[in-house]
Amino acid sequence: MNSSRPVTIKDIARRFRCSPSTVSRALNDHPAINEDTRKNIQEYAKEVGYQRNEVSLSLLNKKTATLGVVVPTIGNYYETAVIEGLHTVLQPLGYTLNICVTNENYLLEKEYLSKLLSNRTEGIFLSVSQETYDSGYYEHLENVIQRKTPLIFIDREYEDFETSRATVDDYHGAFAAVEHLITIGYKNIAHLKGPNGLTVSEQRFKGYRDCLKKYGVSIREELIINTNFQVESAIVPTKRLLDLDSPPDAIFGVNDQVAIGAMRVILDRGLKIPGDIGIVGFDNSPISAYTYPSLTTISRPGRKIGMEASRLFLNQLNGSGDFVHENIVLPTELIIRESSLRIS
Amino acid sequence: MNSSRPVTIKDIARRFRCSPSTVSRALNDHPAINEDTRKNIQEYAKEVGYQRNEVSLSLLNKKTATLGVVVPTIGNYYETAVIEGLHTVLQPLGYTLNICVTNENYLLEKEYLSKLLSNRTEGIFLSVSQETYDSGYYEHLENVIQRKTPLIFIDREYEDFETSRATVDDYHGAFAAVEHLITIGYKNIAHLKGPNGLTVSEQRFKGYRDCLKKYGVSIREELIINTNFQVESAIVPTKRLLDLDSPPDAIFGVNDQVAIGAMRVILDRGLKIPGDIGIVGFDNSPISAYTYPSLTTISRPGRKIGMEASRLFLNQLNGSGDFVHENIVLPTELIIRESSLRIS
DNA sequence: AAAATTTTTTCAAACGTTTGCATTCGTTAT
DNA sequence: ATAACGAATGCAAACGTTTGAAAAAATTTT
Repeated sequence: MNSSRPVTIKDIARRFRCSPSTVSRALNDHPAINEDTRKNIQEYAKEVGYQRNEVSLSLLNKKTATLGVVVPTIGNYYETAVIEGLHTVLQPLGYTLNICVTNENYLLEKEYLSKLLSNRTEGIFLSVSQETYDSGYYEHLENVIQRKTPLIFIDREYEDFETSRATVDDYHGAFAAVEHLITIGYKNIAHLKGPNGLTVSEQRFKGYRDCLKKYGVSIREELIINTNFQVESAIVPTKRLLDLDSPPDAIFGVNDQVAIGAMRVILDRGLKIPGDIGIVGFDNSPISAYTYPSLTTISRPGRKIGMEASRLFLNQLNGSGDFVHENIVLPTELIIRESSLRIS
Repeated sequence: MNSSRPVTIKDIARRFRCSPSTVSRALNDHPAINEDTRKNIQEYAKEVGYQRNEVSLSLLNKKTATLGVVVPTIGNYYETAVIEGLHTVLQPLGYTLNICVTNENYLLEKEYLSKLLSNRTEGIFLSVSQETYDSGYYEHLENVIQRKTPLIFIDREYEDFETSRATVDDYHGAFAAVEHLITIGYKNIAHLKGPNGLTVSEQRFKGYRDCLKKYGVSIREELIINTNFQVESAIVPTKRLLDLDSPPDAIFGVNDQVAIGAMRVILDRGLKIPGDIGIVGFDNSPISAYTYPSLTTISRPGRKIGMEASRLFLNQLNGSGDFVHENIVLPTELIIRESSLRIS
């Protein structure tokens, strides 16, 4: 029933009592084909809904025009912005993006990479999963390198690979966030940190730490608590912060979600934002401008990252032997809104 | 440089002075292969990083184990939840999901569908784009049907196709939202509607309208204003609502984003939520529980939709001639939170 | 009408893999 | 020594398409 085989060039050839070559050339407007023949064949092809089998072409040309995008999640604004950026550049060039979501899972990531290679994907954009990062296994990446499939790291990266990378300057973004809080006059700045080990988390943490150092503020370990980027994961940590003998007067959240979660807990305690506690997030997600109070945050150019990553890929693809890998780091921007605007 | 051809079975065969058949069988643990031969070949294959060319296999078997997921956007919580649901069921079965984002664009949708067919995708999950819906063109879908590629509609649908569908019961969800507001005691309920023409928008609007009717509340056209689902798109409409001579005392937003935008505008005017104005959203996105005030909303089971859609696909795939298309409609649930909890 | 030329079509190989059937090789039984 | 057998391997075709070179057909020139 559902096994109505798609029409092939051979079918059409049989119908016109000619060779497949003729049909192929007719369909591709080859000049050496008789005008009538061409027209007849094209009409018939359209009529029966002929559609070129790209699989066979891929085999023949060793080109699949497919790129892999392997990301831990697509739930957040940032990732979808990156994908949009990739799409903007690569879709017009005829590439299909194969989006693979690893759910931070090492085995799934490994499987996806293997599959992408088997499917002769022409390039891979990778933001490694949390588990991969934790475990430190990276044989599955060796495989990609060995096959010389262009591999572009996005945000999360291994230090020890010779590849191109496109990352946001998380360090200076975080630094600017904390510096802003200090400038306003906040003294005890807590950090709701991302999961340990991830570049993103650690860079932002470093920015936080170094900024405090620069301003001669001693670091209080109890003001640094982990979250997992999700809004829920900020609830308990924030409560713990507020319950301290000497609670913080400002919180720097590793992203907007976490910052929003923290705000909610703070407001529930009857505290004022930014009066009692100042808040800064990270991402400049669309919602951050419309929370109550609106959220001061660090803008993270996801779309641009996607476009830069595309550029890196294209460079590598067209690159000669003396091609060198690039490491793009895009700047962030401090977006000041209500959640930190205490009159100092 | 980057043209180091992947190792093929033929290469291995040359190396061992045997035929490709032998190598193929050795790699696939065929019983008729000598134990030593098998071991040697397998070891060598691993050493040189041999990876089976799935493209050639696809051609041979006419199976690609690839499914297309064509959606207007992946920016919202709901869509990613759907994708997660699809993934949950289909990934373990060996399917690769090819996620295509149309950005509500007809031409892009058409191109993607054509490409998916050309690539011999074995099934397509489709949520049609706004433009497609508006224009009413659907030849690109005829093509899919003609080729008997299983096509499952998600949420947005054409009425006139013989296909399976998985949708959320938007109508009754909206109805319940408005009924809740009425029960609480709100009298003038506005609706920030989605874009005209989309099933999702229209169903929710109908639910809103019919609920008002049922309770004998006359519909005031000026209380119904369009948005585009984005948070920003709620700002101006909400201001317009508040500026009315007889402003509403409750707003039903077509989704959480819009509701959140509305809340922001209302709070900026110094009005109280839910005291002066009650708000209900739609989606139960993670953030909705943590806004201030937290948002009463309608939960929309995205993950479940994805899983149901997968089931529909599998049914159709394994179905016999007497297979009939299913039309799954999943129920919603009213999640009552602060934004509507006025003491009546 | 034959030769030269141009136009149009066909042939065959290639891409990488699998698989039914045939073949080869060594071993055992007669 | 030869037949019979089993184990291991090779052959060839197939999937659908493109493409250089060869062939055939149609047209023009002599």
